[in-house]
Amino acid sequence: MPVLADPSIDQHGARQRILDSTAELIIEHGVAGVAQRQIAGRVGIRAASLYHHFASKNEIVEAVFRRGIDVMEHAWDEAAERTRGADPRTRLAAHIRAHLSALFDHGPYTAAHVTAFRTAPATVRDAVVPMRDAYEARWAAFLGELATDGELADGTPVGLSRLALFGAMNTTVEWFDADRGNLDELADTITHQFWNGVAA
Amino acid sequence: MPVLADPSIDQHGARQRILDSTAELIIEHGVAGVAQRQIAGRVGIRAASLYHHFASKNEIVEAVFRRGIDVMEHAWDEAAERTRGADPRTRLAAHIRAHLSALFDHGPYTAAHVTAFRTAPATVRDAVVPMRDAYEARWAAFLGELATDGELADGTPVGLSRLALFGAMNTTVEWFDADRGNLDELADTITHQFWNGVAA
DNA sequence: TGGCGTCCCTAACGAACGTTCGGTAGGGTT
DNA sequence: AACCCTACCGAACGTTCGTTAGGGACGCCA
Repeated sequence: MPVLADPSIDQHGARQRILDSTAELIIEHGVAGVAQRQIAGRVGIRAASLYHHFASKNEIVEAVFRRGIDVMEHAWDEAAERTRGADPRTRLAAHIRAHLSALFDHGPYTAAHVTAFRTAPATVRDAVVPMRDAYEARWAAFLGELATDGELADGTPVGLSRLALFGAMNTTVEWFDADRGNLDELADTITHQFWNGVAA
Repeated sequence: MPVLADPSIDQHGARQRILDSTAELIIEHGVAGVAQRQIAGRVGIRAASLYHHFASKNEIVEAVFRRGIDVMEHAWDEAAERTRGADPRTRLAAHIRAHLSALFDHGPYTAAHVTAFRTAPATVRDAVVPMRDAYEARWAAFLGELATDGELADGTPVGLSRLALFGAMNTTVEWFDADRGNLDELADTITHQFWNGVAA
């Protein structure tokens, strides 16, 4: 059972760098707009060498999308644990902030997922959909719980409200600049708008 | 000055059908994922024949995006005229409904725009950005007016709120089925959520 | 020392891409 | 009758695409 320092790091390093570059390029150009020679160029290898790490382009793309969900779920779990037993509004705020963290703080994977998943090849989508549904189910369960606890206004269409919230959060990747803006402020604004609305 | 029945209709008909097919395909696969042979196939002509109507693929794509904005602006104008002098909440509801109408009732152009514009070639984006900004400016002016009239809660970040609303509206194209769902209900839900929030 | 696995290379494949070319069928004008 | 314009075609161009084949350098283990 050999313990190697550099090789094993590089091994994962190459895979990682391939996925990183692919995710960044997907955000910019969409899945179909990314060529493997582009990916390889960013990583610093030749296109053919990608096949040492992945069996096909679709496999790379699928790995990016899966990672995007992984990141979201980890962010969710961390927020859930941190706010266990807290009041509903605090828990909601934590989960919104966690989702935005997944989009901006933990690599380009989640952002690539939410912007490009819909236009990916059907085979890729079908393979990832179950994972994706599992994450959405967490939100659905959480908001459903709030509803049955009487925390939401009567007659609130929980499913539609969740999707509207998702829309508000996910499209931030199109305009929010994490380097210049304040992510906490953004999360507070979205949370407040979802919870209280904008009316005087 | 000859007045021809079929030829002139067909002339515009071909252009129209090219744009229609392109917009539909862009929604599904993104700009880079659409081949001209695919477009031509839907229209019922050969790829080379597209060049009789447009000078390049990018020109077709640009025309689709411009049309998407046209549709939004017409919907805006119609809503503005219809609710002139009405109370703020009624006007807001009308404009939200109008934007959703642009997405679902008036062809695939606006939906293609909001889903694929970001990943389009830079040359196409740059040519369309001014038009796009003009539409957003209408919303910004409207919401700014509401704010100065004291209709919005103090301290409401109007710019961020507008973008969050855009996100909620535009991502409906990813999950809302206009054939099965009720667009009026959807508009009411989004309006209510934006205005009042979901809290009890 | 010799063999093996990892990691990447050059070279090339067929397919698909956007685009160009020359041509043709048919209606309209002169 | 001669001509032109519109709308489209088949064939081909050069380029880029995803992918495959085969090989070389390097470190590890027997």
